[in-house]
Amino acid sequence: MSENFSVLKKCPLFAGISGSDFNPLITCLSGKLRRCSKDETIIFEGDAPGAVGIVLSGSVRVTKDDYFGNRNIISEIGAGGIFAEAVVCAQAEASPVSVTAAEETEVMLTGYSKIVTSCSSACGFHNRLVMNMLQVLGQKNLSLVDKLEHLTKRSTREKVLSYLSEQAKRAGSDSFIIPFNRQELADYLSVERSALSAELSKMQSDGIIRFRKNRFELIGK
Amino acid sequence: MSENFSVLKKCPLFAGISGSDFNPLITCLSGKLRRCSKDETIIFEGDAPGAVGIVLSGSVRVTKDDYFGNRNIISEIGAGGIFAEAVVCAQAEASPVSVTAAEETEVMLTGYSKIVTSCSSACGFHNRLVMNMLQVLGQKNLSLVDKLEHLTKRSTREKVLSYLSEQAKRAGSDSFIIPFNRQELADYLSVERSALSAELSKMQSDGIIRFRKNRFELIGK
DNA sequence: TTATTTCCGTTGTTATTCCAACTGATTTAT
DNA sequence: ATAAATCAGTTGGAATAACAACGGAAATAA
Repeated sequence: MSENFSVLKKCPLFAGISGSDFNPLITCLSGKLRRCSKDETIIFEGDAPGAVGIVLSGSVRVTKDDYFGNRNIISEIGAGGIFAEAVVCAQAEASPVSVTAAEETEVMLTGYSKIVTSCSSACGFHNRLVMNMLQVLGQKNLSLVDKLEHLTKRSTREKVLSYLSEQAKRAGSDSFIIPFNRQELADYLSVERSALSAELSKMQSDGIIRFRKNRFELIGK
Repeated sequence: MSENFSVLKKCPLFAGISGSDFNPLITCLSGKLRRCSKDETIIFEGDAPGAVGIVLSGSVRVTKDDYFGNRNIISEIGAGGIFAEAVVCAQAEASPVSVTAAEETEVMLTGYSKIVTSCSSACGFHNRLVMNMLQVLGQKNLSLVDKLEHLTKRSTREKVLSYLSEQAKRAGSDSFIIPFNRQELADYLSVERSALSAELSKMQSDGIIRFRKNRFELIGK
């Protein structure tokens, strides 16, 4: 467990909580650990909201499938990220999305009240936790707006450019690695895989991007 | 001002705060009132985050325009709803969206710290406010996921059906009124207005919906 | 290594959307 | 009441995406 502490310290949910205060907090939260193999589902669409999840290692995907097996990837959450917090905070009756491990992954599941309610013990950091939770929720909101922006674009090329631009911005560099293979990127941008491949090729021959596998480069001007 | 109180009492942000506790709370928040005429912009994309907005009367639109004037409507917020809370909570540097009055509208603008920080006075309801804020943020998250679902649909018909189904669910009835005219619905679903009109007509002649102006009816089998 | 599976790019056909332009209807302003 | 402006539906042609199917490359398993 101790090797997970370094991840938790980088988790935005625990930002601003200093080293010596850390152990009692984690003890107080007392989450359950779960180890998942690739493609294992952690939360099924329709499940009653339970705990808030924290990714300790690996990564998870938030997805939604339509009635005919078309998978749509809503977001990708890496180590240190949290999931299911929105459903829990909203006090929804059922989760509108599924969460599955994108690779070998370890998660911690913690009850909402443990995070949000001041406990009777000496652990006095819940207020900070709540503030952090507000920030995380706000940021997720903005991320969803980012994704919305990609999807509102009419053509595949525009969608791809919108996505790649955002990734470049995040990476702080024109060259970056994306966390998706082609099929997954297609599922994320809601386009056909073959059309995506074709468009990527065209964009490369047009000289506006370069790529090899999952490494992409935007060619400025 | 007193006629606004009834709206504020229905505002989810103030849920669970009883009548007698209400006045001191509102006094404590001491928001600025602003009256906006139709199409007046309250927040410009790129603005530094300031206050959290509460719609007292009328309604506002959250929008984002791309570089060539294509407007996209992200959401519609009626009386009692709040806006700009995500940007503020996320502590973002700039708002990624604009907010404009959809009609003659009155809003209250309140500093984030006023809502979230316990004040020195006897006003002890901030904790409840924060919990409510978590819930509102969570629900907005789920709303964005709903909208994402519409946009991931490939055809105009599917997008329309996805949207109308959600509206019917919200209304709790197969017959309901939507808050958009045709152009606005097109901007919301990210399709062509003319294509939208054509598809609506087809869907009606196919016998799966009926509509007149902004009133729609889903015809279940 | 060999076999198997997964992944990715390509192509041609079909289906849909986008776009522009026009008309009639409704609403708003004078 | 009349004029002007906005809104909604329709149509035809141009552009684009979806779909299906294939082949080769790369990764994985045996």
